[in-house]
Amino acid sequence: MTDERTAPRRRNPRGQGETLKAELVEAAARLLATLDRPETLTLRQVAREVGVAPASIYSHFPDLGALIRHVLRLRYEELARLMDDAAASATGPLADLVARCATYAHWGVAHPGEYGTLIGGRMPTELVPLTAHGAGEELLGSVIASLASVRQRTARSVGPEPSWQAGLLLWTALHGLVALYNDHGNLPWPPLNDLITDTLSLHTGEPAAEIAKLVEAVGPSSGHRA
Amino acid sequence: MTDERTAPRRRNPRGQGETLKAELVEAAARLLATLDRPETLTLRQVAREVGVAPASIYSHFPDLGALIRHVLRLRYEELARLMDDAAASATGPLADLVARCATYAHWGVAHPGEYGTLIGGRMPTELVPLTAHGAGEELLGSVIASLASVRQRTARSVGPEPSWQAGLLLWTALHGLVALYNDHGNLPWPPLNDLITDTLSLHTGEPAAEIAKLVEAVGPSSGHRA
DNA sequence: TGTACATCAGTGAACGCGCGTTCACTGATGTAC
DNA sequence: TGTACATCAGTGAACGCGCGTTCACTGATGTAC
Repeated sequence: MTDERTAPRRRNPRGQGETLKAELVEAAARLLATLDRPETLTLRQVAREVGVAPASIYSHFPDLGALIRHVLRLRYEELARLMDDAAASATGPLADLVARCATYAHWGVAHPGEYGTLIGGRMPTELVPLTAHGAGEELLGSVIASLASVRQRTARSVGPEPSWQAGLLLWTALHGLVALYNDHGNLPWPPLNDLITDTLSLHTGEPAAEIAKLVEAVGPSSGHRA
Repeated sequence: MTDERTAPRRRNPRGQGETLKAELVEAAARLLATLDRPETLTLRQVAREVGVAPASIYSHFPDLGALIRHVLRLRYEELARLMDDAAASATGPLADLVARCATYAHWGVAHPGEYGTLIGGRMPTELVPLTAHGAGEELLGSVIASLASVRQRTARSVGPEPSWQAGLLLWTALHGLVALYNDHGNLPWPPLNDLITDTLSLHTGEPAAEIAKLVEAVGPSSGHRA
């Protein structure tokens, strides 16, 4: 993939020092999304991918950790925006919750490397401290609020836990789903949407049939894996 | 910890070549349990921990992967046995299920490094293929059976999913709980037993109060983290 | 009882590799006079 | 229009490190005669 036999790269003209910076971000993002083990990404790999000397990176980032944090921040914001966008067209509290959760799970399964890095705590802490990006807590906030809204509306008592705990449990359920789905591909997984539907039905007390329709509306194409 | 200033180690006497092998397993197990990132364990670290030349390991294992697989197999069997033992003294299907699940979650939280390695897919696949140990599937089998037994007994319809899917969902919920609990220690976590209780209540349809008693009987001491 | 020999358990030095980081440098492009 | 100079964007070689793996070896212990 990186076996470019091209002539040694031409330097950017004077005013355009930012060009390489953008290329570095792009290359690091591509590698983080592509590598089997994104946590092993090295500075020299990024330099090779761009076709530049390893030392060149230091002109734009203090070290590899800064570059990775930059990329992860972008991915995190992308996920948050996708969830908000999906929820924006929801017609009620339940649709809002389903939109957020289904988007979360689909993104996690579509981006296993980034998901494990962002949420799964796979990056070495010295490179990417937990507080570098939201690491899920802000997403969790929106899910908690949305779930509380559903439970309040229906007055259906699924359980007596406070909103915080109920939201946390829903998040952990979704995370476990995505994490095992990504890491244990050898299991005979049912369609992802079925699992999302059942999980949301359990945690809201709403009938699965109703939720299934909303889930399909969010990500209709997701069936069996491979 | 490994700063032993002792004299260079004495070789084992003739018949006892297995002594070093045991020490290697012990040291690797200790390091896997102790390291912040067990997946970065190296052959030379193990050799240093034992106080032996790196090359000595090759007399007992073909490579580091074989040693690690050996240790992980032991940990996996230990967990399976703990779950079976806990279930052995259960007085009914629900107690059986609670015993298995609570033991699983407590073990995962007590052994974050090994849990992430065994179940969380943290080890490089070329060192530890998913099929090397059960990787959770056998544990999953016992949970599926136990859950099916509970749901059949009470004839309470929690949902229409088949046993396989219901068991899988319970497992993913427990895994998400353990994984996030371990990786996101900065969150204000409720007591672990409360989360286990609520999860089991959701997935069985049994009242939380009844389950809470059973959970406390399995692991009474587990309160807030730290 | 003595001695030559085999085996066992592990050593120590060396190899080539990829890594992060440093440092003096280069060479094209713009700017001042 | 010409030329000296500054700056920008990145280079290339080198460093020391820890790693997995190899290979000939060592030195104590047992065994055969």
